[in-house]
Amino acid sequence: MNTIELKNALIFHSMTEKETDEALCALNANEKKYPKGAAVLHSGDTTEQMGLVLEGSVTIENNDIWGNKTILSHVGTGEFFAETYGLLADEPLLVDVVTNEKSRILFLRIGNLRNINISGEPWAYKLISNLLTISMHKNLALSGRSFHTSPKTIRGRVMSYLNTISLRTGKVQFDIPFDRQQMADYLNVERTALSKELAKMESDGLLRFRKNHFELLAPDSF
Amino acid sequence: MNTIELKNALIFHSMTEKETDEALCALNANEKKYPKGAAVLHSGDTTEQMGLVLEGSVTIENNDIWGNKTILSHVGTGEFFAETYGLLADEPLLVDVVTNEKSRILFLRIGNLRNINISGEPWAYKLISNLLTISMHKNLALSGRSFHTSPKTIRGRVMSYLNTISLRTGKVQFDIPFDRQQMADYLNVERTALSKELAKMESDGLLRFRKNHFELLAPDSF
DNA sequence: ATAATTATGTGGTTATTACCACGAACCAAA
DNA sequence: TTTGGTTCGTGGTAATAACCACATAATTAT
Repeated sequence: MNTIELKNALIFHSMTEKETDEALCALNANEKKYPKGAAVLHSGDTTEQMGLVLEGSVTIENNDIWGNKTILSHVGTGEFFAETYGLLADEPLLVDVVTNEKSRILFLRIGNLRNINISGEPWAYKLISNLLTISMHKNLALSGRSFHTSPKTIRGRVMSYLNTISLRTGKVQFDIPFDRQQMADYLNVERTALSKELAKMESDGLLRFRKNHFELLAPDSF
Repeated sequence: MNTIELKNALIFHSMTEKETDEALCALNANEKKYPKGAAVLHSGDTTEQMGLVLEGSVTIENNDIWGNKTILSHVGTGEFFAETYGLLADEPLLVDVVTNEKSRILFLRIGNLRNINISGEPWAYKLISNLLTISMHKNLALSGRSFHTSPKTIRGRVMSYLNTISLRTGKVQFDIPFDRQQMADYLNVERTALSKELAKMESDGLLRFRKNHFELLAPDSF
């Protein structure tokens, strides 16, 4: 088994090679090869395994009853997917996982982390701890976006988003990691509408900006 | 220390009283009392502690630079908050936590779960495992909502949401756990607009419904 | 059963945004 | 500096949803 690429995977962070091997063994690691366009996981199914892309890439997509397809994300080499469904093994998948190209996937039964008999192992604690960190970061990212997209107006979303960045950096002047299109996508609005609203906000004295650099202007408070 | 109420807390699920006590000790459990309206945590700060409401309740809110206040959630007796910030101790809080009434909060240094020296303890594994389950459930809920609110039209949101329920239940006919107002809030749309759109969808032959009971009508496909 | 209350639906209006077309600014490569 | 490509901003229009007022239905209390 090829464990060389695995060293870099986030789930195995700070684990020795020996620990990683023990983990792979205890989680019944098994590798599968798929041709391009193959279905790796079907929506509606349940699984105790998560997938780690050793080679190639997969797409996470949603296909609804009326025939609409939505691409949710793209998982590249070294990244993983379905860790949530694997651990909460009774939750049915709401997505399909399909290969974009010829791919090799390593499946890990992370459901096994529930077994008490492995709970004393150092690798088990490290692994579950890594998973927790990953999950919580994801959580933070998701709640953030949810918060920024809940205002119904573009202005509200922009204010919510920029205020958060300001809090994180501790400054009123900062660069954001998005260009206009990405910022619009993140806030779930249309790009040109966002440009217009930003211009308005500037003329209303709420902020100043140039490209991805922003300065928030607090209201005169005295 | 009053550990009786703690038995029911999700974080201590399936832990013996002895284990719970060990955990409380290792996590430097400390109780604080607050009057009504007191600030428990400030946005911008970092913390290694999570909070467990032993008595009373707190509000999680956001206050932005322009003076807008948004209530994010309400945490009642027996529930907890800031577990994400406590564990990812370098992430600054994006929210304020304020008591709604006279309250007693138990603080737990879950950042301590990072220390290797406790990693062999059975209680530590159980606790971190509980946290992981909680975090992943939250994750699933958040990604679901994010997905359902990403379409720009009400119809798109409704279809996304109902299709998911159909997947979860494995049926095309089901009850949803929301009334109209709650459904509208969840999909981040206005209630009456939702009612109108549902009526249109019914007349377009996409579905049938009465109150919170829905039946999805798949397009004739042959 | 009746009244009171709450939940849901409909019409009409207004505000907001998506969408399209286009031009200007910016950037990189030749 | 010219060219080609990308990003960004603006005007105009159509689509959509928010908002308000009110009617009807369903539920609960008396």
